[in-house]
Amino acid sequence: MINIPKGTKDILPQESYKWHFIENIIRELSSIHGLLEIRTPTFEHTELFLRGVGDTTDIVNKEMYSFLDKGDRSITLKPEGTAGVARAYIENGLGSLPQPIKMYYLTSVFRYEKPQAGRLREHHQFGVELFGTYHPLADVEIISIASSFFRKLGIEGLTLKINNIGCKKCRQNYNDALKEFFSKNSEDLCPICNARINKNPLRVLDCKELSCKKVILNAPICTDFLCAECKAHKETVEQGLNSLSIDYTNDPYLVRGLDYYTGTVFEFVSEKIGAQGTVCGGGRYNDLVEEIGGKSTPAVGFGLGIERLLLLMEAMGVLIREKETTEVFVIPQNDSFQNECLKVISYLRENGISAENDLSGRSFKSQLKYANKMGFKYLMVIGETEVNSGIFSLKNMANGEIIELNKIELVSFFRR
RNA sequence: GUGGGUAUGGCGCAGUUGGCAGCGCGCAAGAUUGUGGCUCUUGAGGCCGUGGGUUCGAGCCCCACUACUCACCCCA
Repeated sequence: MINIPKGTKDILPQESYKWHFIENIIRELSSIHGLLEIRTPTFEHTELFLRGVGDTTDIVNKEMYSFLDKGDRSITLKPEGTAGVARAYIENGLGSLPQPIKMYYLTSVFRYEKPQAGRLREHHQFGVELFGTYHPLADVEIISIASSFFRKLGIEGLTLKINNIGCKKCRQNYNDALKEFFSKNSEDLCPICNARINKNPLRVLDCKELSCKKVILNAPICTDFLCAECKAHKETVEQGLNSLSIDYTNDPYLVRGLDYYTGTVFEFVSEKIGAQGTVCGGGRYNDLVEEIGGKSTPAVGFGLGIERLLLLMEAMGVLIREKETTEVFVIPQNDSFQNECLKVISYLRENGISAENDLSGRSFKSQLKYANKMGFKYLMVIGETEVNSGIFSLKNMANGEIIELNKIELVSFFRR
């Protein structure tokens, strides 16, 4: 027996309808918001993620599926969606189209992690990216897309946490202040945080170690270091959210683990799905495009984990549309009507009606039982009466009612 | 990478002081040959995660390994 690789999941025929449900809502939502789909490759040059996501991040440091291909190129399975989209934006000159460009993607992403509830090695992300404007309205648009997606799915009670970690200029000042503060308190910080003080002091704010948390309580707050421009940006975003009645809480300690974020960052969090509570995360990344070799282009976006979304919907008892079932099951009265039965099925299918028959030589009675278990909506028996009269009796499996129809009426019956 | 838990038919589980491997669901067939669901009968399906040890005898006790799972870290 060869098992499924660690941290991956089969999506089985009996549950794929849940995915279709979500995918349909994603496409509907995207079209309402004027988002076009972008599909980028499953793998990219490793360099893209080193420079894009950042070589001090955990994702790049220890979680990438990287390998040398037969041409000795270092290739990496994408660990997130944004870098590939940014690369495609530059490479295809999307910057010369009318700006901003809004797009969405739905893709597998891969991270070599230790699996646990809500965390897999291959998971699926729905993401939205918006390129080409610094305007805070773009941030509002992105957050409101995520928010209305949850509303459309009937998910309530998520906490939206937002923060502004500042642009290059004000982040430098804040970083300096943090370094100074943490250095003074270094004996109370865990070893990992001590290592982070100089490389990426922002990350210390995210530590869950009790002793660190105590120190963090008194740490300088990034809001106090924002330049006038960032402050104004933050206010406009908040006003936009207010006018859309999107609830949020300011979390000055919200720091995201990908280096490309600048300015606005946000997360939608739930307490209902275990320790991995972040369902959706995103923010601005005004320096990413330039970082990977394009000309300076502002951008904002989010990523949303489909598996966590499903966990959440399950935990909240959110209803998902029933799976599609076949309309008609056709049974020959006996073996001599086998071919007549095939003709009827073919006729139904030609007319767009889903129809099935027994393919394993079951007895008449067993076929009935089978039809019941499979949940087919209607049942039809083909025998002497039908062949001679051209009238078919259709049995409604839910209530036992029998309706008699000719061939033409049969088709219009299902088109009602 | 660091901890805790678990491992017995397709799924969910029981298995007594160590003594013939079971139950429920599901699956398959049948109960006077043109109508399912309820009920009844029958059947298929397991090297008890792997390797060692103790014992006359191990699903059970001991050791190691592996896988799964939850949590830390980090993220969606």
